[in-house]
Amino acid sequence: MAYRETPAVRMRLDAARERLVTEATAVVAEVGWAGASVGVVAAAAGMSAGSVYQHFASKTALAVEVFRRAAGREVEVLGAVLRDGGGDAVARLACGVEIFARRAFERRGLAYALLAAPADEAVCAERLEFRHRYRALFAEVVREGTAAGLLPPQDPEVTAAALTGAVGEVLVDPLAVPGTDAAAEALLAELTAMALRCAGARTVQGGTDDR
Amino acid sequence: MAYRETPAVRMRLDAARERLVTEATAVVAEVGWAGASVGVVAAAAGMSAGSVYQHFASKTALAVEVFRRAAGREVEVLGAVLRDGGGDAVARLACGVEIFARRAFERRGLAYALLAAPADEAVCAERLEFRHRYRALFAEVVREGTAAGLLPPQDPEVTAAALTGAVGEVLVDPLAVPGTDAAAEALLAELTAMALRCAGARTVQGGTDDR
DNA sequence: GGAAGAAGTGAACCATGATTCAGACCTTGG
DNA sequence: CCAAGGTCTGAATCATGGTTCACTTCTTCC
Repeated sequence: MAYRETPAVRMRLDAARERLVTEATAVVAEVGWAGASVGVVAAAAGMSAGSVYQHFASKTALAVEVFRRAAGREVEVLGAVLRDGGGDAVARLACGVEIFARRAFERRGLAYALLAAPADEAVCAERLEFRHRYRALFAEVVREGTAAGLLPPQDPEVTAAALTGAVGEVLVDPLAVPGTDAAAEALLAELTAMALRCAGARTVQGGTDDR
Repeated sequence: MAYRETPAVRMRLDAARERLVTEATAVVAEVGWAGASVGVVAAAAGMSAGSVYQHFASKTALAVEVFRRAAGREVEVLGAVLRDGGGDAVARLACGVEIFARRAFERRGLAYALLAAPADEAVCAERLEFRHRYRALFAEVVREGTAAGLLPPQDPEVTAAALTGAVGEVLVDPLAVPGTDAAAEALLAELTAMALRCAGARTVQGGTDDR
């Protein structure tokens, strides 16, 4: 007996694992899941392919971790806005959708990877799982909105699923093809308006809007 | 010179190719894209793996054909209803969504494969392409609806994308987990109602619905 | 019936990329 | 400094599954 893991070592290991996840996320955002081979990811993190297995049991496990971290942040943010965003349920819904979309635009590559890029079985399963979480969050505001009489009677789960799918689908194309900032802003406005209609909110957004 | 392709032979070849596509479709509906290896598909069609290459240049080409055929049928049907379904734009939209969903329920496995099952790059690309077609169809009715004053001003492309995503997302879960017929009917009602709201149609479907 | 020329077979071949592992190199406590 | 026990490396190994191909089995036409 002469060696025992010391805090310094633990820290280095943890840092390496962390760097691995971070870099893997960047690689995925850049080239998608298909292009993120163990070799490429390891190189990006400055380690050998073999070392990846020091931190994760398999490539799949790493991919799942990458997905969970990134998607988890979004669920977190969306949940915060939807639950404690201020204003009534309808206002929070609009705000949530807008912020979600804005964040996606700020990290196009990653957003695309999370939402739509071809991925293997395990990542697809995670996607499904996280879509359920988004759905649960949306369902909650919709439920609240109907309870408050702001929204018409409806099955909150269906509307929530629809919102999840709608927002994703509307974003996929613009995320893939850059486009101008102005176009992005216009899209955001249309997107939130659509989301409110989808939940049945009384038309407020028309306002001074002309055309 | 002693052999020339005869009509009978051509027919047999065409039939074999056809059977291959049909059986491959069935296999995909059953076990998904991942499970549909060349060997399995060939066996299902009653031929050897090698013979598959008599009809398709690659497994990918076969997969793409399978997808196009199946998805093409749906585009066809949806387009027919949306364009020439009878009634005003709103009525046709409702009808289109309902029929689309109904058809999906009638072929759960296939619908799931087309909409959401993990697939390789090429099939994902087809999926994208076909989603654009659905979108174009929806955009057309929405455009017509707004022109007729039945729907509020909106970007038809955004609404169309949203409808495409929303319908798909709402269906994915129920398609994966069986459920009762009654539940399916209820879902259909909610789904079409949601679609109309999404496009901003004045609430008609509620009947006794107030506000 | 037989030559010419497909079509059909399925085992061998290959490409890809994840995973392993024997050895090199560090860290630690004594 | 040493022994013990990690960590790290990267080339070799494996697994998977698409693709090829030498060979067999039809078909056609003279």
